[in-house]
Amino acid sequence: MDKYNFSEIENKWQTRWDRDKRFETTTSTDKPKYYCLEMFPYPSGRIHMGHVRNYTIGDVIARYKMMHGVSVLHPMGWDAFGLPAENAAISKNVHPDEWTKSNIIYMKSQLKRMGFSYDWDRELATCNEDYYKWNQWLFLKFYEKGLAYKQEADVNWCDKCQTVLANEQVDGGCCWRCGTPAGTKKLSQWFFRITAYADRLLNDHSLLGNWPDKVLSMQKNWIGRSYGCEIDFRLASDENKIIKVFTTRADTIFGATYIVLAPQHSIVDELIKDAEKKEQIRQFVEQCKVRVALDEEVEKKGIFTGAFVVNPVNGEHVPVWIANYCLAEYGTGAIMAVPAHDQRDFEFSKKYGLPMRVVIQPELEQAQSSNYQLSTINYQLLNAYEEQGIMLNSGAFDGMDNVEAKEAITEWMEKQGIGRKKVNYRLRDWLVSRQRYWGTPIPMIYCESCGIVPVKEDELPVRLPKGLDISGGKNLASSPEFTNTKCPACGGDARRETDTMDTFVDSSWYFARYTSPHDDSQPVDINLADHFLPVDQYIGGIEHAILHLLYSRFFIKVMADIGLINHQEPFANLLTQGMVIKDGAKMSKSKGNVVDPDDIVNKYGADTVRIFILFAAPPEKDLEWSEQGVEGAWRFLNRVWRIVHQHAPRIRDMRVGADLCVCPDKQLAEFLQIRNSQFEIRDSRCVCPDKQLAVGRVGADLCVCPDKPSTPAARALRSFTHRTIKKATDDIEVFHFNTVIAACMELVNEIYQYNENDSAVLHEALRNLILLLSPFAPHICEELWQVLGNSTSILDEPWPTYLPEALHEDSVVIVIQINGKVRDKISVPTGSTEDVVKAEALKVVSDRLLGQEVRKVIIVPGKLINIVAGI
RNA sequence: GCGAGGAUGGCGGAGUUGGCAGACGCGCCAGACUUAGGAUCUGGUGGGGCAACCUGUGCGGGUUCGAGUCCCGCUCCUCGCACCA
Repeated sequence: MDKYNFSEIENKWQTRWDRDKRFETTTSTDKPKYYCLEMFPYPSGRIHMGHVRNYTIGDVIARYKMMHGVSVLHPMGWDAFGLPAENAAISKNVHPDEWTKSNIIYMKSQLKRMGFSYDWDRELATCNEDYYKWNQWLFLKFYEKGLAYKQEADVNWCDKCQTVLANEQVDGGCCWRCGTPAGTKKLSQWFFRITAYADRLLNDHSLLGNWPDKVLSMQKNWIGRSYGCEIDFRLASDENKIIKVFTTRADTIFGATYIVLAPQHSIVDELIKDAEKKEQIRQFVEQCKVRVALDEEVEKKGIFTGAFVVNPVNGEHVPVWIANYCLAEYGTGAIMAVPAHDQRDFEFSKKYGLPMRVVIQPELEQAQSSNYQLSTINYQLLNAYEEQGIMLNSGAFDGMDNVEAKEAITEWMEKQGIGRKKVNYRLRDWLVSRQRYWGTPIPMIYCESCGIVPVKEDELPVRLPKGLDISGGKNLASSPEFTNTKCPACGGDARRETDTMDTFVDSSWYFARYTSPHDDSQPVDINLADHFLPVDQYIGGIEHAILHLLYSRFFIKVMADIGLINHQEPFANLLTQGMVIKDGAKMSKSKGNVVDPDDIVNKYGADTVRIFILFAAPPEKDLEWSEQGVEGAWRFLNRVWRIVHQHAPRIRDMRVGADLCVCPDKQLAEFLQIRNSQFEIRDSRCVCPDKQLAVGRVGADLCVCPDKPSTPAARALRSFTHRTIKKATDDIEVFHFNTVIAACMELVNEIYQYNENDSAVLHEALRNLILLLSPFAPHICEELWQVLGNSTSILDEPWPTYLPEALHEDSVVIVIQINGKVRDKISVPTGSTEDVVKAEALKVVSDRLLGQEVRKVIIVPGKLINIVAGI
């Protein structure tokens, strides 16, 4: 027997798959389709274990589906724009384009070495102009629809990356890419109006039943829809001046004892222009604008403006404060403070000695258990009372339940014209401008006389100039050749927008482009997109729970609205795989715990790596890297290799399928010495009515069928084989790959234990083992498939099915419990009646029951009997 | 604080509608084969006890003939959001 030479085998089959275009997508519409997609990588230089894990999971799913005869779309490409290319360009003195392309070449070779089943004809790279041209085209459509707009705003700024960041890209106050604390800058920038889709993004969660709850809840949280009320507070000094506040607690308005403005609120300047402590206030406002990127809770600070507003429900004059705990970017940037019923206001009031008024009190029975203490004359609050209760100090609403009062007060205010229902979102518009070179140029032109003018569609793409010097963070703005242009409207001198697009724009629709990657007349061919979308299974890291996955959902909805696509959601099912951990921490260069996939593939081969990664943990959990675990996977494949070779000589000539069991010139009489009466002789062929069952040996004197195992041991192995098929199929369907591999390991162990020679049963066991294992370790399985005497590719074989009748076992072990504790076991013939089981069980444990009364007997058929006994 | 998920041997992890806890693998122990074994094959391996047996799935209660699984109350861990009014 040859040694398991993984490198020879893997090379051989990768070449053959390539040569035979095994993974080319068929677009025939008569077959069901399956779109399996893994998040495409940034071409950083080399793939890492996280990629290997991500893509191995996807490959198993794709290959599994291929074995069901489904038309599988399984593409791969490159998220190729981005800052690292610029940094490399500066430090290594290569152009970002060159650097990126050479990285792609190497990483592609790494992916090929892993044996992944990609349709490389559909490969795309977002930095190619035949891709980013359509980014620009889509940008123009967004602009036409009013979904792309330019606005001056306080935007997040990363000093290190020298560019702005979207809200989603600020992680704990820091830049998502480099971790530098983000500041803010007032800049005029391009935004996508994702807020216009907030409701749809939220409501369509109902279409995402197979997304992890965690991701849905993160998105829900991020969108942050809340139903409330906008209320007008007029200045006491000038009733034409209104400060609007947003509240979800309209029921507490009679308890509003002051209002708070965010330091950035636009009315501040006007409000304090005559204030005594104007300078002091100005200083305070400036202080607040300094962002603190810290985890700690920020101390609440505020200052009185000297102004008063009128509480519209009771006419009270209440003071206007400016405080750091009121956010400018949420709601109206102003709140009404109800210290008795809001913990934040409570803390602030206590600090500054502001009055409180209780307007909701717990019902009596609740009062004792709450932290609300009420005496007859004075009340004392230890904390704000935020629970439900009964209204008081609220005029006509006294005595009402506060939940009803919320509704009633809102309606009343609407009638009075002093307030109205309002829905607010935490979600902000998506800032898409980037002050970087290596990205898609935004196709806009600024003209002195015409203003902002979009580039004409037929002028696309606006090409990135290649030979630009980008040292020192220089970008397109430093290139007069790029910047200077003519106005498409008036033909006069004009200049181009020099910002490029956020790279998340690129990745927001690439999955749609894969369905028609070479179409040069449109971003997507609607027929092909309709056929293949949505992605049936998307696989990637949870770090994109909000960013990429929210943006993509937004994009597909816009594309649907434009009429490019007929789908509302891009990804029907989502699997978020866990991280690859080593020594308790995520693999990273800075921690020095990185394992290079190349090293492991060189040492053990791709199949071993795949098996280890899939076996060590279920896909969604973190995976602890273990060299010993890799050894275990290696040993397992060697075990498979040996057992197949050991039995191959005897079963190699066997074939499944009746017409292969041909009777040559041999006498029929001899052929009829068949163990199995199911075989018939037809046209000198030995035919089994059930093709699945027939296993024949060409020209041999014996034609056998595993359906009639010769001995109990053979029968047991056959049953085990079919139970393994069942278990493996059930588990792979729900992506429990680790237990599928465990089941295959058990089958291997079982075959090793089997020491008789029923060739048909062995053939069936080995054949199915190889089929079941093939999506996981495809190269060795192809090879062993040949060793078993097949000349076809295993990819042409259907996924095996089990025969229910083959699951049958002659006897079954029944556990005997007494009072719920296992005391003995008996083996009874399968299908024994409860009476028989009960009698047998009572006999076996009779000693233990001496002097006890049997009170009850519970029987779980085929499993267990529990005897409840006592004195 | 809010939201989501989790806690099972020395380790990674299995455990269907409640029904033998610890599948499978790693590690460890022993045996066989061998000049040799860090190869391979076989057996053993939660803890305690010579044993019968006792005990055991983060903690405390409960439901049940029976709970890792269901219910109530906690603790701790991970992740996300975090003054969102």
